[in-house]
Amino acid sequence: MKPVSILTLRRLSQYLQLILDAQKEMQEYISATTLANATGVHMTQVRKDLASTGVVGVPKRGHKVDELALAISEFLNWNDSTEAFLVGAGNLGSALLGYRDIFETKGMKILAAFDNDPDLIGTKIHDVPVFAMEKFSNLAQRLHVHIGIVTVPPEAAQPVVDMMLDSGILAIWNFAPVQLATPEDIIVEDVDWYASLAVLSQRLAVKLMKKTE
Amino acid sequence: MKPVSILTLRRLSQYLQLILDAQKEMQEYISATTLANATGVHMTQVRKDLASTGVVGVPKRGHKVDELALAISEFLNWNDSTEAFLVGAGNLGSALLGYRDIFETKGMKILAAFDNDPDLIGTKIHDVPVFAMEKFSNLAQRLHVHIGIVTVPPEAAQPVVDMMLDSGILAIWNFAPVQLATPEDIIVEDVDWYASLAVLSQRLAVKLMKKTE
DNA sequence: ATGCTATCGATAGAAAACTATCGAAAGTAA
DNA sequence: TTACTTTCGATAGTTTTCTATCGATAGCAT
Repeated sequence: MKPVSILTLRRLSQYLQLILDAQKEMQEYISATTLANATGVHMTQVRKDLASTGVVGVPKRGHKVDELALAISEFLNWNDSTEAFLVGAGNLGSALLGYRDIFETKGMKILAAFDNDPDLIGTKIHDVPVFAMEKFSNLAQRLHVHIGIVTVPPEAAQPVVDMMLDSGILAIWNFAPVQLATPEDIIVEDVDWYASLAVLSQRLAVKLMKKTE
Repeated sequence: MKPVSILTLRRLSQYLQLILDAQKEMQEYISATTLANATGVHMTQVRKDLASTGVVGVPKRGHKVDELALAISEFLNWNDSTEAFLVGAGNLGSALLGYRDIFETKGMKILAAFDNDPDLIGTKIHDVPVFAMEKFSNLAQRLHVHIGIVTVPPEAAQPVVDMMLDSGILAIWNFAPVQLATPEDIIVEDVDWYASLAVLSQRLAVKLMKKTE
């Protein structure tokens, strides 16, 4: 199994979303062409992406919806459950905890949240208990938690991450807008709103410029 | 000025973050090498990215921090203010509104939020007034708002976007996990958490697999 | 001065990502 | 049956993105 590019992984997630929709509508087959039209990705690209999961389709029909959904889920490891802890139970952290059920269908189970606000500690947010930061290390090691979700303010992020790594965390899902310093073998996935905004603003600026020309 | 890739735009935003940090620490110069080491991007790549903004550096020193910050900001159009409306004032919407000050430094001014929850209408969230959905169209047209931020549940997203486009919105910042159908000339920037999670899970799975081998 | 180092910017080369084309298979229609 | 269409999967080719190399320049140390 050869390693697959980040872009392919992102697209697979996109396809899966559409495939699950098709599944809800009781469709039996779905073709690469359909996925291509819906996403704007070239159809040969869709075929290559799907091929990397090992699925095979049938000519003239496409892929069996159920099989395809399963194959992509398996490939993304969304059928095994991986435990996660979230640090930073503010606005953004709470918003994320609101998605806990969906995350669970995607293989990530958020077991607990951590914060240092005394008003939050001991409460539950969207059914997830909030603990004091000091409890993180002990609990993470005992429960073999592998994923740390970072939703703290930027200045707090690096210390939190250092603490996470000391506690055996292997992968970081980082929502704080900072460049984290981590060892090479640690997986860091950034959700960078500013980068996203950068693309939006620049594209919009170019578009408006063309208009006035 | 030739068009620049999405990846370059995202990286520029990343560099800018580091450059602003350097600015706070009163550094006068910053080199492509420094940015490369901090971000993990190859240094020649950093040079190319910076070159697309038109900046020139000086050998042995690098780039003037102030000039570079300005050049990137200009390039991303973060010095002109663009007005935005946000639809969906739930958890995620509120979290986003909490960032309004920072977004404003990045050229996006969130003027108002919209929702159809009667309990929210008329209130302010992080100083941003919340209006009824029906008011969107009229206000957007009167105030020449160009950006629509979508933080509604997935099933509500498409109708909201259709309404936005009817109201003259040109660019959509979409936080809902659905594939939006829009005309070609509309700019859509998706913040796709599931895609991000897909990358994280798959990478982690591969890593753990290698370990047990 | 002279040599050394860090950096820049340009060019060329390598790698990755994407697109086009083609034969084969499965269904559909005449 | 035979022709036609849709789709698949594979291969080849193109484009884009990334990386390596090189000469030139500014500062620093001797």
